[in-house]
Amino acid sequence: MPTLAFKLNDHLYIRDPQHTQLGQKIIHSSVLLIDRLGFEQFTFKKLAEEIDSTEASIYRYFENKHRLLVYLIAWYWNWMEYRMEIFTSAVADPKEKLKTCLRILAEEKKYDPTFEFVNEEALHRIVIAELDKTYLTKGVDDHNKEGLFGGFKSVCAKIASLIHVINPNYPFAESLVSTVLITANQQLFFASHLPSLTSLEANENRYNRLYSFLENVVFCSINADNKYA
Amino acid sequence: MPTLAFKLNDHLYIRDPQHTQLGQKIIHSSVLLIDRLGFEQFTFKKLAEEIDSTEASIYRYFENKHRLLVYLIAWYWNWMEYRMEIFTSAVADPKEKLKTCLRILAEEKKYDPTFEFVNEEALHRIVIAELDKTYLTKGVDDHNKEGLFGGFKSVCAKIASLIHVINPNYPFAESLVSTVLITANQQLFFASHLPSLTSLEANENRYNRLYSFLENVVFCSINADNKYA
DNA sequence: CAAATATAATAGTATTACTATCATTAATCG
DNA sequence: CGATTAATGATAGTAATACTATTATATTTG
Repeated sequence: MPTLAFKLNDHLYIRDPQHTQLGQKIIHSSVLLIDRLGFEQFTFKKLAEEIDSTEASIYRYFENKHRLLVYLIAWYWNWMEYRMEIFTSAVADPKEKLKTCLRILAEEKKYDPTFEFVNEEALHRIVIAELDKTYLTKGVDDHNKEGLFGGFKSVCAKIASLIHVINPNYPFAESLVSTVLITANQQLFFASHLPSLTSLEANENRYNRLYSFLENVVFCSINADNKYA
Repeated sequence: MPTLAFKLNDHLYIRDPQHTQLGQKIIHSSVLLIDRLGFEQFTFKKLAEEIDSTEASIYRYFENKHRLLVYLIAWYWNWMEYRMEIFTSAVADPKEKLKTCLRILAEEKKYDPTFEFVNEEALHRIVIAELDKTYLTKGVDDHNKEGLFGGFKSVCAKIASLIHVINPNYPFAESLVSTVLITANQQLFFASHLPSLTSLEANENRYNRLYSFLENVVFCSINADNKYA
């Protein structure tokens, strides 16, 4: 099976890293390095050393390290959407589709051999720890206009549209979905680092518990049979 | 009426800024400056210029700019808790108490003259834009041990305990509360910058809509009468 | 008033986030 | 196949940042 590549927004990179060897090394190693050091401590210099290249060469692929982060996280949401599509395509009932999406969102992330040079496990930890940093900047509005957040917005819109089908009268579909997409990762972070902020435990069962929590929140909220809907 | 001061965790600062003139200037102006520049562009040098002091002097109050941010945000959550206590103390019904807390969380923040040197409006924008940066660091575990996140955790625990009273069988109280505390600010950010991610609009009514959304999510979820609770 | 303490003034350092230049290697194409 | 073009490497340099250190000068306190 050939390695698939996502078509990501042009503005995320200067040269498409998926199509060259150096580009793939940049993606592959930056995921591991950001995971290891955290985004703050991560620098292009350290990355260059890691892949036996130079800062200048990396700058030919990405304008700066923030764009690289945005790129990786956009990749992640594309991957999520791709998985959601695969696993919901055979499902007819929108409620079941929605559950499948939540299941994919909440499940433990494992290496997906479809995408050779990306370690999805490490990438998921990056999303957990750094997602908010992609849009919490003074440049959001410009970045948004460039379409840098397309991946996340697309997942959000797809799931929200399922909710609109299930209950056309529920007035907070977009808010509910963005809340759930973000809290899914946040709760896992809390389970590892700030346990008093979560009802999940830091054990193997946390992915199932997380799913239950998300299902509960979503289906209770959109359920037309209660006075709040 | 005398100016009140919160007793914040010792580790947040080197010298308590609430008790000296320079300290108060640091708090006052850092709120305005971080709001204006964003935390990334904010530096102690710029702050020093603003208040006609020096970098070195500011470093005698705060170990670094990250601690200053954590301090300001801890102050915010202390203030939230203080307001929640004031407005719930006369209320007996835990459901009503919970609603009051959500109302305070969601309401538009205005300058509170009880605290002379803090502009709560600007501080709220800082919380909206920078809250996550306080704990999304490689140092979380150490910072947590030092108690730097006490303010937020305390608000979370208080509200969660209300939920435990209302429905002792609801198994996700802490997760639900941390989700709601964080999403309240996030949804306001989305309304201003990423409108497709929210069901709120960027108009004056957004605080009421936000409240409705939060009330809906919380009360639907903890409602014992549905199959998910 | 003396002693202690807080602040200001100034200087200095390692690191970061780039930009620029030019040589070298690899890919492509007539 | 050789020539052109493009990609990469090597090296250098810069302004800004996030501090630390030192000394002088105010200010407060006992």
